[in-house]
Amino acid sequence: MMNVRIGIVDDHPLLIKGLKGMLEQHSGIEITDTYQSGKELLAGLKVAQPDVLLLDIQLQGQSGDELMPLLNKQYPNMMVIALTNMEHEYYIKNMLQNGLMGYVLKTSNESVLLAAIQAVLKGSKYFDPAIRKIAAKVQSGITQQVLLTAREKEILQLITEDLTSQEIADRIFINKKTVEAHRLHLLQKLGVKTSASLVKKAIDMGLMK
Amino acid sequence: MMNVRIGIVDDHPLLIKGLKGMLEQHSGIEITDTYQSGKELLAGLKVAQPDVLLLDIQLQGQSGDELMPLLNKQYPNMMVIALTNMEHEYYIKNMLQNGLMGYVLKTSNESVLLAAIQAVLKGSKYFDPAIRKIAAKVQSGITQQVLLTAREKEILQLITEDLTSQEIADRIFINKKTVEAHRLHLLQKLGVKTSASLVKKAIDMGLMK
DNA sequence: ATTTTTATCCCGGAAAGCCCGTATTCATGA
DNA sequence: TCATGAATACGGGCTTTCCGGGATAAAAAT
Repeated sequence: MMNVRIGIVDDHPLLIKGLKGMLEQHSGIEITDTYQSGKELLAGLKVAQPDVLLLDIQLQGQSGDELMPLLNKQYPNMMVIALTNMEHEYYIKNMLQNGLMGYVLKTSNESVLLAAIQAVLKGSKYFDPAIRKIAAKVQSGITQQVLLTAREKEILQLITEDLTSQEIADRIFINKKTVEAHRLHLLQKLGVKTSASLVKKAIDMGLMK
Repeated sequence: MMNVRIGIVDDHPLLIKGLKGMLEQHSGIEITDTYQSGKELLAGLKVAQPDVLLLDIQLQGQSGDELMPLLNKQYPNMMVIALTNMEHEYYIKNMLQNGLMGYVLKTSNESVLLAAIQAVLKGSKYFDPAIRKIAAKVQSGITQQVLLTAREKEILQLITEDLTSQEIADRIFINKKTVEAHRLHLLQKLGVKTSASLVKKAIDMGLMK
Protein backbone atom coordinates (compact mmCIF):
# COMPACT_ATOMS: atom_id res chain seq x y z
CA MET A 1 0.00 0.00 0.00
CA MET A 2 1.16 3.50 -0.79
CA ASN A 3 2.16 5.83 1.98
CA VAL A 4 -0.86 7.38 3.60
CA ARG A 5 -1.39 9.69 6.54
CA ILE A 6 -4.58 9.00 8.48
CA GLY A 7 -6.51 11.01 11.02
CA ILE A 8 -9.13 9.56 13.38
CA VAL A 9 -12.04 11.41 14.99
CA ASP A 10 -13.87 9.45 17.68
CA ASP A 11 -14.94 10.16 21.23
CA HIS A 12 -13.89 6.70 22.40
CA PRO A 13 -10.22 6.78 23.39
CA LEU A 14 -10.19 3.00 23.67
CA LEU A 15 -11.24 2.65 20.06
CA ILE A 16 -8.74 5.25 18.87
CA LYS A 17 -5.91 3.61 20.70
CA GLY A 18 -6.90 0.22 19.41
CA LEU A 19 -7.39 1.37 15.86
CA LYS A 20 -4.09 3.19 15.87
CA GLY A 21 -2.20 0.14 17.04
CA MET A 22 -3.90 -1.99 14.48
CA LEU A 23 -3.50 0.23 11.45
CA GLU A 24 0.11 1.08 12.17
CA GLN A 25 1.07 -2.54 11.82
CA HIS A 26 0.56 -2.03 8.12
CA SER A 27 3.54 -0.54 6.36
CA GLY A 28 2.69 2.62 4.52
CA ILE A 29 0.00 3.62 6.99
CA GLU A 30 0.71 6.31 9.49
CA ILE A 31 -1.75 7.69 12.04
CA THR A 32 -0.77 11.32 12.15
CA ASP A 33 -3.53 12.77 14.30
CA THR A 34 -6.37 11.65 16.53
CA TYR A 35 -9.16 13.84 17.81
CA GLN A 36 -11.85 13.26 20.41
CA SER A 37 -14.27 15.94 19.26
CA GLY A 38 -15.26 18.13 16.36
CA LYS A 39 -13.70 21.08 18.07
CA GLU A 40 -10.34 19.35 18.39
CA LEU A 41 -10.56 18.26 14.78
CA LEU A 42 -11.17 21.72 13.39
CA ALA A 43 -8.34 23.16 15.44
CA GLY A 44 -5.99 20.37 14.42
CA LEU A 45 -6.73 20.58 10.73
CA LYS A 46 -5.55 24.18 10.68
CA VAL A 47 -2.09 22.88 11.57
CA ALA A 48 -1.92 19.75 9.45
CA GLN A 49 -4.24 17.68 7.27
CA PRO A 50 -4.14 13.92 6.87
CA ASP A 51 -4.83 12.27 3.51
CA VAL A 52 -7.68 10.22 4.91
CA LEU A 53 -9.93 11.06 7.83
CA LEU A 54 -11.89 8.39 9.71
CA LEU A 55 -14.88 10.22 11.12
CA ASP A 56 -17.36 8.97 13.67
CA ILE A 57 -20.85 10.47 13.43
CA GLN A 58 -22.03 10.29 17.02
CA LEU A 59 -19.75 12.74 18.76
CA GLN A 60 -20.47 14.80 21.79
CA GLY A 61 -20.90 18.42 20.78
CA GLN A 62 -20.71 18.81 17.03
CA SER A 63 -21.76 15.61 15.29
CA GLY A 64 -20.09 14.16 12.23
CA ASP A 65 -22.87 15.12 9.88
CA GLU A 66 -22.68 18.68 11.04
CA LEU A 67 -18.92 18.68 10.45
CA MET A 68 -19.04 17.16 7.00
CA PRO A 69 -20.12 20.26 5.02
CA LEU A 70 -17.34 22.27 6.64
CA LEU A 71 -14.72 19.64 5.91
CA ASN A 72 -15.85 19.32 2.32
CA LYS A 73 -15.64 23.04 1.80
CA GLN A 74 -12.39 23.77 3.58
CA TYR A 75 -10.43 20.59 2.91
CA PRO A 76 -11.80 19.15 -0.33
CA ASN A 77 -8.67 17.08 -0.95
CA MET A 78 -8.94 15.21 2.31
CA MET A 79 -10.78 11.91 1.80
CA VAL A 80 -13.31 11.34 4.56
CA ILE A 81 -14.52 7.89 5.56
CA ALA A 82 -17.39 7.62 8.03
CA LEU A 83 -16.56 5.04 10.70
CA THR A 84 -19.71 4.66 12.70
CA ASN A 85 -22.61 2.57 13.94
CA MET A 86 -25.22 4.75 12.27
CA GLU A 87 -26.68 2.83 9.39
CA HIS A 88 -29.68 5.01 8.78
CA GLU A 89 -30.45 6.23 5.30
CA TYR A 90 -30.73 9.70 6.72
CA TYR A 91 -27.05 9.91 7.61
CA ILE A 92 -25.75 8.08 4.59
CA LYS A 93 -27.56 10.49 2.31
CA ASN A 94 -26.59 13.55 4.28
CA MET A 95 -22.93 12.64 4.38
CA LEU A 96 -22.72 11.63 0.73
CA GLN A 97 -24.21 14.89 -0.37
CA ASN A 98 -21.38 16.61 1.42
CA GLY A 99 -18.46 14.87 -0.19
CA LEU A 100 -18.07 11.73 1.91
CA MET A 101 -16.01 9.08 0.13
CA GLY A 102 -16.45 6.00 2.28
CA TYR A 103 -18.80 4.52 4.82
CA VAL A 104 -17.65 1.73 7.14
CA LEU A 105 -19.59 0.32 10.07
CA LYS A 106 -17.85 -0.26 13.36
CA THR A 107 -19.23 -3.77 13.28
CA SER A 108 -17.00 -4.50 10.29
CA ASN A 109 -13.59 -6.05 10.42
CA GLU A 110 -10.13 -4.84 9.58
CA SER A 111 -10.14 -5.91 5.95
CA VAL A 112 -13.21 -3.80 5.19
CA LEU A 113 -11.58 -0.75 6.68
CA LEU A 114 -8.38 -1.32 4.73
CA ALA A 115 -10.33 -1.81 1.53
CA ALA A 116 -12.12 1.47 2.16
CA ILE A 117 -8.83 3.31 2.71
CA GLN A 118 -7.34 1.91 -0.49
CA ALA A 119 -10.45 2.74 -2.48
CA VAL A 120 -10.72 6.36 -1.42
CA LEU A 121 -7.01 6.89 -2.04
CA LYS A 122 -7.67 5.96 -5.65
CA GLY A 123 -10.52 8.40 -5.69
CA SER A 124 -13.30 5.81 -5.64
CA LYS A 125 -16.12 5.66 -3.19
CA TYR A 126 -16.38 2.69 -0.86
CA PHE A 127 -19.33 1.35 1.08
CA ASP A 128 -19.41 -1.32 3.70
CA PRO A 129 -21.05 -4.42 2.21
CA ALA A 130 -23.70 -4.18 4.92
CA ILE A 131 -24.97 -0.84 3.66
CA ARG A 132 -24.45 -1.14 -0.10
CA LYS A 133 -28.13 -1.58 -0.75
CA ILE A 134 -29.00 1.60 1.07
CA ALA A 135 -26.07 3.45 -0.51
CA ALA A 136 -27.12 2.42 -4.00
CA LYS A 137 -30.64 3.56 -3.32
CA VAL A 138 -29.42 6.88 -2.01
CA GLN A 139 -27.01 7.45 -4.90
CA SER A 140 -29.59 6.60 -7.53
CA GLY A 141 -31.74 9.36 -6.13
CA ILE A 142 -34.69 6.99 -5.73
CA THR A 143 -35.24 7.91 -2.12
CA GLN A 144 -37.49 10.68 -1.17
CA GLN A 145 -35.58 11.68 1.90
CA VAL A 146 -37.47 12.81 4.92
CA LEU A 147 -36.00 16.21 5.56
CA LEU A 148 -37.18 18.15 8.55
CA THR A 149 -36.90 21.90 8.72
CA ALA A 150 -35.00 23.48 11.59
CA ARG A 151 -38.31 24.52 13.11
CA GLU A 152 -39.72 21.02 12.87
CA LYS A 153 -36.66 19.54 14.51
CA GLU A 154 -36.98 22.09 17.25
CA ILE A 155 -40.65 21.22 17.82
CA LEU A 156 -39.88 17.50 17.73
CA GLN A 157 -37.22 17.96 20.36
CA LEU A 158 -39.58 19.88 22.63
CA ILE A 159 -42.30 17.26 22.16
CA THR A 160 -39.95 14.61 23.53
CA GLU A 161 -39.22 16.88 26.48
CA ASP A 162 -42.77 16.38 27.75
CA LEU A 163 -44.18 19.71 26.62
CA THR A 164 -47.68 20.27 25.23
CA SER A 165 -48.27 22.41 22.15
CA GLN A 166 -49.33 25.30 24.36
CA GLU A 167 -46.14 25.01 26.40
CA ILE A 168 -44.03 24.82 23.28
CA ALA A 169 -45.79 27.88 21.87
CA ASP A 170 -45.08 29.85 25.03
CA ARG A 171 -41.48 28.72 25.02
CA ILE A 172 -40.66 29.81 21.48
CA PHE A 173 -43.16 32.68 21.22
CA ILE A 174 -45.45 31.48 18.45
CA ASN A 175 -49.13 30.66 18.34
CA LYS A 176 -50.29 27.33 19.69
CA LYS A 177 -52.02 26.67 16.39
CA THR A 178 -48.73 27.08 14.60
CA VAL A 179 -47.10 24.51 16.81
CA GLU A 180 -49.96 22.17 15.93
CA ALA A 181 -49.33 22.79 12.24
CA HIS A 182 -45.69 21.80 12.67
CA ARG A 183 -46.81 18.72 14.54
CA LEU A 184 -49.11 17.80 11.68
CA HIS A 185 -46.29 18.17 9.17
CA LEU A 186 -44.06 15.98 11.31
CA LEU A 187 -46.76 13.31 11.43
CA GLN A 188 -47.26 13.52 7.68
CA LYS A 189 -43.57 13.46 6.82
CA LEU A 190 -42.95 10.37 8.93
CA GLY A 191 -46.22 8.74 7.97
CA VAL A 192 -47.69 8.23 11.43
CA LYS A 193 -50.80 9.45 13.16
CA THR A 194 -49.77 9.82 16.80
CA SER A 195 -47.04 11.80 18.49
CA ALA A 196 -45.99 8.74 20.45
CA SER A 197 -45.15 6.72 17.37
CA LEU A 198 -43.67 9.84 15.81
CA VAL A 199 -41.03 9.86 18.52
CA LYS A 200 -40.36 6.16 18.08
CA LYS A 201 -40.02 6.51 14.32
CA ALA A 202 -37.81 9.59 14.54
CA ILE A 203 -35.46 7.72 16.83
CA ASP A 204 -35.51 4.65 14.60
CA MET A 205 -34.69 6.77 11.57
CA GLY A 206 -31.83 8.46 13.33
CA LEU A 207 -33.46 11.88 13.25
CA MET A 208 -32.73 12.23 16.92
CA LYS A 209 -30.73 10.53 19.59
CA MET B 1 0.09 -6.52 37.62
CA MET B 2 -0.59 -10.14 38.40
CA ASN B 3 -1.24 -12.60 35.63
CA VAL B 4 -4.75 -12.36 34.36
CA ARG B 5 -6.67 -13.97 31.54
CA ILE B 6 -9.22 -11.71 29.93
CA GLY B 7 -12.16 -12.36 27.63
CA ILE B 8 -13.88 -9.72 25.51
CA VAL B 9 -17.48 -9.75 24.26
CA ASP B 10 -18.29 -7.07 21.71
CA ASP B 11 -19.89 -7.02 18.31
CA HIS B 12 -17.31 -4.58 16.95
CA PRO B 13 -14.32 -6.50 15.61
CA LEU B 14 -12.39 -3.25 15.22
CA LEU B 15 -12.76 -2.52 18.90
CA ILE B 16 -11.86 -6.06 19.91
CA LYS B 17 -8.77 -6.07 17.75
CA GLY B 18 -7.73 -2.69 19.04
CA LEU B 19 -8.41 -3.50 22.65
CA LYS B 20 -6.55 -6.76 22.37
CA GLY B 21 -3.47 -5.11 20.95
CA MET B 22 -3.59 -2.46 23.59
CA LEU B 23 -4.09 -4.65 26.64
CA GLU B 24 -1.53 -7.21 25.57
CA GLN B 25 1.19 -4.60 25.74
CA HIS B 26 0.85 -4.87 29.49
CA SER B 27 2.79 -7.74 30.97
CA GLY B 28 0.62 -10.08 32.94
CA ILE B 29 -2.44 -9.48 30.79
CA GLU B 30 -3.45 -12.07 28.30
CA ILE B 31 -6.50 -11.94 26.06
CA THR B 32 -7.55 -15.55 25.93
CA ASP B 33 -10.86 -15.31 24.13
CA THR B 34 -12.92 -12.83 22.17
CA TYR B 35 -16.56 -13.24 21.23
CA GLN B 36 -18.80 -11.27 18.89
CA SER B 37 -22.13 -12.37 20.33
CA GLY B 38 -23.81 -13.81 23.39
CA LYS B 39 -24.18 -17.09 21.60
CA GLU B 40 -20.45 -17.32 20.90
CA LEU B 41 -19.73 -16.39 24.49
CA LEU B 42 -21.89 -19.09 26.02
CA ALA B 43 -20.43 -21.70 23.73
CA GLY B 44 -16.87 -20.55 24.43
CA LEU B 45 -17.25 -20.47 28.18
CA LYS B 46 -18.09 -24.15 28.21
CA VAL B 47 -14.58 -24.78 26.93
CA ALA B 48 -12.61 -22.26 28.96
CA GLN B 49 -13.31 -19.36 31.30
CA PRO B 50 -11.25 -16.19 31.60
CA ASP B 51 -10.63 -14.53 34.96
CA VAL B 52 -12.16 -11.27 33.80
CA LEU B 53 -14.80 -10.75 31.15
CA LEU B 54 -15.29 -7.41 29.40
CA LEU B 55 -18.91 -7.39 28.36
CA ASP B 56 -20.65 -4.96 26.03
CA ILE B 57 -24.37 -4.48 26.67
CA GLN B 58 -25.62 -3.60 23.22
CA LEU B 59 -25.11 -6.81 21.31
CA GLN B 60 -27.10 -8.14 18.42
CA GLY B 61 -29.21 -11.05 19.56
CA GLN B 62 -28.90 -11.58 23.28
CA SER B 63 -27.99 -8.36 25.05
CA GLY B 64 -25.51 -8.06 27.88
CA ASP B 65 -28.11 -7.53 30.53
CA GLU B 66 -29.90 -10.67 29.44
CA LEU B 67 -26.64 -12.60 29.64
CA MET B 68 -25.63 -11.32 33.05
CA PRO B 69 -27.94 -13.50 35.21
CA LEU B 70 -26.77 -16.60 33.36
CA LEU B 71 -23.10 -15.71 33.76
CA ASN B 72 -23.55 -14.97 37.44
CA LYS B 73 -25.22 -18.28 38.04
CA GLN B 74 -23.00 -20.51 35.95
CA TYR B 75 -19.64 -18.81 36.36
CA PRO B 76 -19.74 -16.96 39.68
CA ASN B 77 -15.94 -16.83 39.91
CA MET B 78 -15.55 -14.98 36.65
CA MET B 79 -15.36 -11.22 37.26
CA VAL B 80 -17.49 -9.35 34.75
CA ILE B 81 -16.86 -5.74 33.78
CA ALA B 82 -19.41 -3.96 31.60
CA LEU B 83 -17.64 -2.10 28.80
CA THR B 84 -20.34 -0.11 27.13
CA ASN B 85 -21.86 3.20 26.15
CA MET B 86 -25.05 2.62 28.13
CA GLU B 87 -25.01 4.93 31.09
CA HIS B 88 -28.63 4.56 32.15
CA GLU B 89 -29.57 3.78 35.71
CA TYR B 90 -31.76 0.98 34.45
CA TYR B 91 -28.84 -1.01 33.11
CA ILE B 92 -26.46 -0.22 35.92
CA LYS B 93 -29.00 -1.42 38.44
CA ASN B 94 -29.94 -4.49 36.46
CA MET B 95 -26.36 -5.55 35.94
CA LEU B 96 -25.28 -4.91 39.52
CA GLN B 97 -28.13 -6.99 40.85
CA ASN B 98 -26.77 -9.85 38.84
CA GLY B 99 -23.22 -9.89 40.09
CA LEU B 100 -21.51 -7.33 37.88
CA MET B 101 -18.20 -6.16 39.36
CA GLY B 102 -17.20 -3.21 37.20
CA TYR B 103 -18.70 -0.67 34.85
CA VAL B 104 -16.53 1.20 32.36
CA LEU B 105 -17.75 3.49 29.61
CA LYS B 106 -16.29 3.20 26.15
CA THR B 107 -15.64 6.91 26.25
CA SER B 108 -13.08 6.31 28.99
CA ASN B 109 -9.39 5.89 28.48
CA GLU B 110 -6.98 3.05 28.99
CA SER B 111 -6.11 3.87 32.58
CA VAL B 112 -9.71 3.61 33.72
CA LEU B 113 -10.03 0.20 32.14
CA LEU B 114 -6.81 -0.99 33.74
CA ALA B 115 -7.91 0.33 37.11
CA ALA B 116 -11.18 -1.56 36.75
CA ILE B 117 -9.38 -4.79 35.93
CA GLN B 118 -7.07 -4.44 38.90
CA ALA B 119 -9.94 -3.64 41.22
CA VAL B 120 -12.14 -6.56 40.30
CA LEU B 121 -9.18 -8.95 40.56
CA LYS B 122 -8.90 -7.90 44.19
CA GLY B 123 -12.60 -8.54 44.58
CA SER B 124 -13.64 -4.89 44.75
CA LYS B 125 -16.21 -3.26 42.58
CA TYR B 126 -15.12 -0.52 40.20
CA PHE B 127 -17.17 2.20 38.55
CA ASP B 128 -16.13 4.61 35.87
CA PRO B 129 -15.80 8.08 37.45
CA ALA B 130 -18.48 9.31 35.04
CA ILE B 131 -21.14 7.04 36.50
CA ARG B 132 -20.14 6.91 40.18
CA LYS B 133 -23.01 9.14 41.20
CA ILE B 134 -25.57 6.89 39.57
CA ALA B 135 -23.84 3.77 40.88
CA ALA B 136 -23.84 5.09 44.44
CA LYS B 137 -27.53 5.89 44.17
CA VAL B 138 -28.30 2.43 42.84
CA GLN B 139 -26.19 0.66 45.48
CA SER B 140 -27.69 2.62 48.33
CA GLY B 141 -31.07 1.31 47.29
CA ILE B 142 -32.50 4.80 47.04
CA THR B 143 -33.90 4.17 43.61
CA GLN B 144 -37.26 2.58 43.25
CA GLN B 145 -37.01 0.57 40.10
CA VAL B 146 -39.67 1.27 37.54
CA LEU B 147 -41.40 -2.04 37.02
CA LEU B 148 -44.05 -2.35 34.36
CA THR B 149 -46.66 -5.07 34.37
CA ALA B 150 -47.00 -7.37 31.39
CA ARG B 151 -50.15 -5.57 30.39
CA GLU B 152 -48.48 -2.19 30.59
CA LYS B 153 -45.56 -3.34 28.47
CA GLU B 154 -48.03 -4.70 25.95
CA ILE B 155 -49.89 -1.39 25.82
CA LEU B 156 -46.64 0.55 25.56
CA GLN B 157 -45.56 -1.57 22.63
CA LEU B 158 -48.86 -0.99 20.83
CA ILE B 159 -48.65 2.75 21.51
CA THR B 160 -45.34 2.90 19.65
CA GLU B 161 -46.92 0.99 16.77
CA ASP B 162 -49.08 4.00 15.94
CA LEU B 163 -52.31 2.74 17.47
CA THR B 164 -54.83 4.90 19.33
CA SER B 165 -56.42 3.79 22.58
CA GLN B 166 -59.55 2.75 20.72
CA GLU B 167 -57.53 0.67 18.27
CA ILE B 168 -55.57 -0.93 21.08
CA ALA B 169 -58.82 -1.72 22.89
CA ASP B 170 -60.23 -3.40 19.80
CA ARG B 171 -57.03 -5.32 19.25
CA ILE B 172 -56.83 -6.89 22.68
CA PHE B 173 -60.57 -6.96 23.46
CA ILE B 174 -60.82 -4.62 26.42
CA ASN B 175 -62.58 -1.34 26.93
CA LYS B 176 -61.03 1.84 25.59
CA LYS B 177 -61.25 3.28 29.10
CA THR B 178 -59.14 0.46 30.42
CA VAL B 179 -56.48 1.13 27.86
CA GLU B 180 -56.50 4.74 28.97
CA ALA B 181 -56.07 3.65 32.57
CA HIS B 182 -52.98 1.67 31.62
CA ARG B 183 -51.69 4.68 29.73
CA LEU B 184 -52.18 6.81 32.82
CA HIS B 185 -50.24 4.33 34.95
CA LEU B 186 -47.43 4.29 32.41
CA LEU B 187 -47.28 8.08 32.48
CA GLN B 188 -47.24 8.11 36.27
CA LYS B 189 -44.61 5.41 36.61
CA LEU B 190 -42.24 7.17 34.25
CA GLY B 191 -43.10 10.62 35.53
CA VAL B 192 -44.21 12.22 32.28
CA LYS B 193 -47.45 13.72 31.06
CA THR B 194 -47.55 12.94 27.35
CA SER B 195 -47.37 9.68 25.44
CA ALA B 196 -44.73 11.15 23.15
CA SER B 197 -42.27 11.75 25.96
CA LEU B 198 -43.30 8.44 27.49
CA VAL B 199 -41.92 6.67 24.45
CA LYS B 200 -38.72 8.69 24.57
CA LYS B 201 -38.22 7.98 28.24
CA ALA B 202 -39.00 4.28 27.91
CA ILE B 203 -36.39 3.99 25.19
CA ASP B 204 -33.87 5.99 27.20
CA MET B 205 -34.44 3.80 30.22
CA GLY B 206 -33.99 0.68 28.17
CA LEU B 207 -37.54 -0.51 28.74
CA MET B 208 -37.77 -1.05 25.03
CA LYS B 209 -35.52 -1.01 22.03
C1' DA C 1 -39.28 38.04 -14.15
C1' DT C 2 -42.62 35.03 -12.79
C1' DT C 3 -44.09 30.69 -11.45
C1' DT C 4 -43.40 26.97 -8.00
C1' DT C 5 -42.03 25.29 -3.87
C1' DT C 6 -41.11 25.65 1.02
C1' DA C 7 -41.40 27.32 5.63
C1' DT C 8 -43.95 29.48 8.74
C1' DC C 9 -48.19 30.96 10.65
C1' DC C 10 -53.37 30.91 11.90
C1' DC C 11 -58.60 29.06 12.63
C1' DG C 12 -62.69 25.71 13.89
C1' DG C 13 -64.39 21.40 14.95
C1' DA C 14 -63.93 16.38 15.73
C1' DA C 15 -61.17 12.90 17.94
C1' DA C 16 -58.12 11.29 21.24
C1' DG C 17 -55.68 11.77 25.35
C1' DC C 18 -55.31 13.06 30.26
C1' DC C 19 -57.00 13.12 35.08
C1' DC C 20 -60.20 12.55 38.61
C1' DG C 21 -62.88 8.89 40.53
C1' DT C 22 -64.77 3.74 41.87
C1' DA C 23 -65.13 -1.55 41.51
C1' DT C 24 -63.42 -6.26 41.21
C1' DT C 25 -60.15 -9.67 41.38
C1' DC C 26 -56.17 -11.89 43.12
C1' DA C 27 -51.97 -12.81 45.56
C1' DT C 28 -49.44 -12.03 50.12
C1' DG C 29 -48.45 -12.11 54.46
C1' DA C 30 -49.76 -10.29 59.24
C1' DT D 1 -58.89 -14.88 57.81
C1' DC D 2 -58.85 -10.72 56.87
C1' DA D 3 -56.31 -6.78 55.60
C1' DT D 4 -53.37 -4.74 52.25
C1' DG D 5 -51.79 -3.61 48.00
C1' DA D 6 -51.36 -4.26 43.17
C1' DA D 7 -53.28 -5.17 38.75
C1' DT D 8 -57.01 -4.76 35.87
C1' DA D 9 -61.28 -2.74 34.48
C1' DC D 10 -64.62 1.12 33.59
C1' DG D 11 -67.07 6.16 33.74
C1' DG D 12 -67.42 11.53 33.56
C1' DG D 13 -65.34 15.72 32.57
C1' DC D 14 -61.85 18.60 30.83
C1' DT D 15 -57.59 19.39 27.85
C1' DT D 16 -54.84 18.46 24.08
C1' DT D 17 -54.08 16.72 19.81
C1' DC D 18 -55.43 15.84 15.20
C1' DC D 19 -57.09 17.29 10.77
C1' DG D 20 -59.62 19.92 7.46
C1' DG D 21 -58.98 24.32 5.70
C1' DG D 22 -56.08 28.63 4.17
C1' DA D 23 -52.64 32.86 4.25
C1' DT D 24 -48.16 34.89 3.81
C1' DA D 25 -43.32 35.67 2.71
C1' DA D 26 -39.05 33.92 1.20
C1' DA D 27 -36.33 30.88 -1.62
C1' DA D 28 -35.66 28.12 -5.77
C1' DA D 29 -36.47 26.94 -10.17
C1' DT D 30 -37.89 28.07 -14.93
